Amino acid sequence: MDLHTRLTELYEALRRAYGHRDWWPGDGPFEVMVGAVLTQRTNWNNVSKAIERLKEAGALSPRPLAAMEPERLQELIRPAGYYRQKAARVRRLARWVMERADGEPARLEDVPTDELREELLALRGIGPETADSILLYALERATFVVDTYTNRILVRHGLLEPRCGYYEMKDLFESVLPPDLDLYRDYHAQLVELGKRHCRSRPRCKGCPARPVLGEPIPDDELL
DNA sequence: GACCAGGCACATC
DNA sequence: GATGTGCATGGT
Repeated sequence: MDLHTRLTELYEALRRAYGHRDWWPGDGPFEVMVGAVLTQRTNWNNVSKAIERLKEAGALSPRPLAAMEPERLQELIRPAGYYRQKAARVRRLARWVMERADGEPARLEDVPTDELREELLALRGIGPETADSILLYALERATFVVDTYTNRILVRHGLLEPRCGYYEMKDLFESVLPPDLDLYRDYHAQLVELGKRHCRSRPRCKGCPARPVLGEPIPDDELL
């Protein structure tokens, strides 16, 4: 069976199992951008607490965030963990939005996706997955997001070698699927859902891709 | 109390 | 270029 068919069938099976995922909670593009940083290696439950604190402080917009004292910002986002690093990352992101779009993400509309991606990656603390998440879920660009769950699932299905990099995975999806915003958003969300369920039931499959793990393909019945 | 969560940068070999 | 490590909170 060719790759296109396998990836399409995987998506259809996931979609049947879980339904359409209206996945990224967020009130506007900037909130989604901040969430993308805060959720790095972090459970969304903790992220939502940090976002709530930012909102209560009236700080969840580019201008106040860009100007805020580091210690103050650290305290607000503390529940999301890695709070010293993330405070600096969020502030750099806010400053970028201020400088690049006068604090209004909608003004980035005419900038080519590749250009935005490079600018995001140039910010310290924004790596490939965070940049793609911002592009896909905040800025509505059809660029595929992959993560550790994607790696585990593809490897376990025998679609990729264990030691593949981020772009190898990303290119796999983008070379096979049409660049459709809703499809990319939902497919990534489905993979995360499967990954959560699967890996929680099997604690051994930890640590990909830095510490890749081989395993049995995920049986179809686990999709249902 | 151990293990994990929707990464990333940096050091070292 | 690959591999290891620090970053930190809160849920299971």
